[in-house]
Amino acid sequence: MVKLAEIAKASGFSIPVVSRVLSPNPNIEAKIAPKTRELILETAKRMKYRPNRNAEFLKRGQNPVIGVFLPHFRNSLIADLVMGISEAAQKHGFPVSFAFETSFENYRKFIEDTSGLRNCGIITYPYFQVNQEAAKLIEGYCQNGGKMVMVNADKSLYRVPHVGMDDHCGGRIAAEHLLERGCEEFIIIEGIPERRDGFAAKLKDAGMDCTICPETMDSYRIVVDQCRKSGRKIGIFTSADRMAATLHGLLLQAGMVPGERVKLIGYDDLFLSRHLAPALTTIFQPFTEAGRLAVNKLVDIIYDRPAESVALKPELIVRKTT
Amino acid sequence: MVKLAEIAKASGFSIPVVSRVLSPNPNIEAKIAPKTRELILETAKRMKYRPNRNAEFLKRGQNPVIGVFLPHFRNSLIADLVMGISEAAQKHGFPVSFAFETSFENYRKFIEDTSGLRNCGIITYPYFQVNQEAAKLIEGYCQNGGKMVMVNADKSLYRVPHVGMDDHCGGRIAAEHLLERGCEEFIIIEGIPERRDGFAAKLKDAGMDCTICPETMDSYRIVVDQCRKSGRKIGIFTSADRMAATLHGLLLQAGMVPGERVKLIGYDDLFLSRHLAPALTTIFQPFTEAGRLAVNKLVDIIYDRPAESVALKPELIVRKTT
DNA sequence: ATGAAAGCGCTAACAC
DNA sequence: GTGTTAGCGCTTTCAT
Repeated sequence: MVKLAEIAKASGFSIPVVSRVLSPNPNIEAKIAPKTRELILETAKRMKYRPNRNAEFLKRGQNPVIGVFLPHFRNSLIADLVMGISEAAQKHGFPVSFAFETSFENYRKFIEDTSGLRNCGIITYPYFQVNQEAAKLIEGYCQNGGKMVMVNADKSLYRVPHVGMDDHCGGRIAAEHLLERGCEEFIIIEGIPERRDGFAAKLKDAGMDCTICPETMDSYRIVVDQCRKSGRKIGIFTSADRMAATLHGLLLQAGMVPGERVKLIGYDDLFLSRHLAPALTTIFQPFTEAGRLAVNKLVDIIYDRPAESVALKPELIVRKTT
Repeated sequence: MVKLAEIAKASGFSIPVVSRVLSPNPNIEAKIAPKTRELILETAKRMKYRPNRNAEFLKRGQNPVIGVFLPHFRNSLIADLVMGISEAAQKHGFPVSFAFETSFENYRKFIEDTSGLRNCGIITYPYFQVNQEAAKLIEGYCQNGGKMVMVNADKSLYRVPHVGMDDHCGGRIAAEHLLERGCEEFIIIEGIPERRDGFAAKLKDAGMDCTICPETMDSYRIVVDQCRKSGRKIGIFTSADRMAATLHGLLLQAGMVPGERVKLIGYDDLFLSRHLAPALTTIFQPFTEAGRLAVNKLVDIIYDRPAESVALKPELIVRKTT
């Protein structure tokens, strides 16, 4: 590991000058001669300098660790997020500390721990309903100098850079695809309001109506019955692969193969979805990319650079059930 | 964050003495008065001291980071592992750096990077076939003072503490369950030799035979045909839920509901398996626990304490397909 | 058995 | 614009 002292020696300047050039902290960039800066930057690159976050943050009285709070699900979405976050964090030279929890109580604990540990920043994906109390906790953390970016959460109650998914778009994509497949009747098993609304809106644009069912065991039976009775092409959209998988089996048991007259489309592209027979058409959410972006934004914030919110577009994966 | 200086003050001793007591490094434990040690230990506990790994390892010229190499799969197994590792690492005060890769080439790169970064230890789950060359790489890393524990890998070629799964036992559990259910004919779609062997061995003990099929699309058709033709109770064991899910759908399409005459049991308990209809009976592997154990062992090794290998027992999850 | 002092790599305050 | 100096929390000689 090459260190500042070696670059200082190689470039002929003192350690602090090198530090000022190479330190990502922008508020002290002003007072360096352009040529000096250029030379140092170049030698650093040539010698493959990587900052020692350890020493950097020891000095700052902080931990060079990105804390991450994710819902405790053992599915592909979480795996994707973990991969994206890990990849980007590694690239920036930050290690990570993951907590997997789902309740607000544990969220509060996470925030407290992270404050005590003086982690340099956090990425959180609160799965619970973010209410006034939660919003206050978040605001408090940030007002005390805490750095934070949110993933996939309701963002109306607080002001924190956010990386989310465009659920409304996902719903529209699903409707569009089912329309293309020539469906004449539509059903949605709901779960996430925005997806439902996107789905319904797109159908409405096409002059179509749709049956909305809540996520209950009853709904599955009702949907299967409706499919059996109707002779028309039916398009079913479930707002999670979990539900699609269940319906997939139920339809087969009722003698209907998804993809023939009855079309079925899920959401999430879970690991097993492609292995169903027939394989499930679904909407993929780019959570790996979301994880990368979240880290990039957090690092920006840590070094006092501005960061903006984004919403990522989901993507249709066409397989056999449509 | 309470630091050594505060404990020193509170206990009336100097910082180095406190350090010697509290530092987990065992080779300097000798020269402290028992009463002193006790007093310091107690005050540390009372004041909730947590070591600053940052400062500790800055001094040691290392990074207080556990590197983790995991196969790049977005399934529940990986999620479980990540959760277990994260939980235990957090408990020990170590942050983590995950890499998700599958090839030996990337494994080599990971080992090189981790050496350059001076991470204090690594946990690796090599998914590729570990050959002589890979074994040499591993031995080399360890001989240079690298600390490492292996997860779920072939462990014949090198000497590194290992946390694995008892696949043979998993196969036996599956056979046992199918026998209990009264199956008279048995099929296995193989994938992992130990699981196959455990399955076959248990059946043999019971005086039963079994058809062994490789994992190909052809196998699925052959199995379905055999099920259709036979009038007897059939037990099918696939060595991964992935295959079970496919067969599940194929059986349904052929008019056979898994769980009735034809019994089906998978392996891994993936997230979606419980959501199939009928829900899949499967073998759960305790990867969260494996992750925790791997970290505990690694921390032992980092502080020069001995660590032993273990193999964890998988567990039957009975649902509807048997 | 205990303490004083130095130093890990870096940043920040202050001089020049 | 650049260099000197001190110090983050801890471990490790080296004295005593």
